[in-house]
Amino acid sequence: MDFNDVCNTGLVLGLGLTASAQESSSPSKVAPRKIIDVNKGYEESIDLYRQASPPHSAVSSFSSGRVKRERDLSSEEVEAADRVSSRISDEDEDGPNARKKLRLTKEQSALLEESFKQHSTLNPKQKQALARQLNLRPRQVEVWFQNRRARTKLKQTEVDCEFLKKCCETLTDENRRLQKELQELKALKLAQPLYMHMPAATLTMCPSCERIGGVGENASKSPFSMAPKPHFYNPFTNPSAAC
DNA sequence: GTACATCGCCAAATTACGTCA
DNA sequence: GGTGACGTAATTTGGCGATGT
Repeated sequence: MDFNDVCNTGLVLGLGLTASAQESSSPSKVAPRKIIDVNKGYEESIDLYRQASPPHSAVSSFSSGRVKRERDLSSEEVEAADRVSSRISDEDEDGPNARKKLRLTKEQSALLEESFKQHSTLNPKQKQALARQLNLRPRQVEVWFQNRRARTKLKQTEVDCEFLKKCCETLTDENRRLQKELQELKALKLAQPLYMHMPAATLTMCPSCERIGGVGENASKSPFSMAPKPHFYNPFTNPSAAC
């Protein structure tokens, strides 16, 4: 792995979401908006919830000054109603604020995974269809996709992290090697005072054997002799000219 | 044209439940 | 049977773009 490999890793922060980010701006956002109430059909549950449970969402309505929360108030009620209806269907005897966690069946997980492979984000129609197919609430499908995207991104981040660690180790080794080589060259320079008075340009180093070449009557014998004329290494025409 | 309100969707962070060793 | 770790469903929060007025 060379420096270019390190620099051209193609790594992007949030790499794992690149595709989904593109997708998320495609079908449901670019297309003219037709707002679909995904909780339609749960009005009965809402009524049920309103009867069965004390008003619990007043706190969240005061928890933030944002107007948006007022809208969420109703969706909270809807989802709380979902919970109530789930509990009823599950014959749960817990209190109204209990949070029951659903475990998806293998078939449901498999189908969701399959769908996720095709597109990591869903438009409302796809969500509805998938929810019907899986016998889940659209909100559950939506949540599953959100969590799935998060897991994918986390996994990709871990992979990226490992890769960068390896790059770091490689560069550290390379740096160590070059430092050592520099020390050796410095020591060589001290041991051969003759070179101290030579212009650096007259010294050459063989790129393959990493020996210093040079000129002189013993040039053909000694690796430390001087080159007869400036010697430019061309890996294509002369892979080991100094040797 | 633009300022504003509203909506729906999303990511990120967090909570909490179910399972397993 | 109690417990901690782990996976993951569900919730909360805040940002953003689209849309309507």
